[in-house]
Amino acid sequence: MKIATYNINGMNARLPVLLRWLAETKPDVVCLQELKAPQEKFPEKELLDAGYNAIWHGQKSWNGVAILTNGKVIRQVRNELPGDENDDQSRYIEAIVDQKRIGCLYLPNGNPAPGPKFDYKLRWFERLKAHAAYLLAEELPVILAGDFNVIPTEMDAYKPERWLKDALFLPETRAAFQELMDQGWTDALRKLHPDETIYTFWDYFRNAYGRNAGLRIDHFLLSPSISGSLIASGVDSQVRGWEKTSDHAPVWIELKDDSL
DNA sequence: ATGACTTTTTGTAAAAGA
Repeated sequence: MKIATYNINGMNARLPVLLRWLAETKPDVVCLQELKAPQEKFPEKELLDAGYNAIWHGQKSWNGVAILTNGKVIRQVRNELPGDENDDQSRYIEAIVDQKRIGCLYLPNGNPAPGPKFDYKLRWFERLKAHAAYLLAEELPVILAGDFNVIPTEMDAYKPERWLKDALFLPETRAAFQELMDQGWTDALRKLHPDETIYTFWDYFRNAYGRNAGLRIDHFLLSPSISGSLIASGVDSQVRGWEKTSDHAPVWIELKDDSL
């Protein structure tokens, strides 16, 4: 079973790229972030024609998340992160697919830091940690996938010294991510590629992709009950080189099919 | 170090992204 996460940076602007990537790589489940489209502007029909069911939580202009499946039944569990009823940003959606619970998240960027946006990021992180702890106690195996807007270590930025004061790499951000990981989650990309340079985002500026000046900020977290099923993981970085593409590339994992 | 792109909008300049 192949599961992917992709910050699409504009669902409708990116639809041709998305459909080409789906046709070429045929993931079973896809978590999308940054739809940048309201609920009613989601291209449901085009995806159905491509063989994908979808649930989504849109928002005008910004944010927006979705989960797609290649014909599999999706049971939506929630479409927002618990813990703040005044938070109206569409950054979380969760579903059960194939006896697995899948949380698709778009953690706030947090820049400029310090400031209210960074405060919101840290508050959102606290809510995520609380919900992640709750999920670990649930019956089904859990996968948390998405754009975490966290550079976990110096390995994950092409020039980490330039990111020291950035909300993606500040000590508070890295500490929050580490506290989440310490609940028992497995970083699926790092687990199988401990020493590799892995990037999932390249700025549109200054030919960042051509120079491989990237960041690793999109992540897959696996609960203990499913981490043993991980057999492969990677980044479809070639998609970042396509025309009219997102500044992120799709990230994927392959799980051993335990339903045999 | 910055913001050289790119997207969105009761749009045409400003905000956001990372």
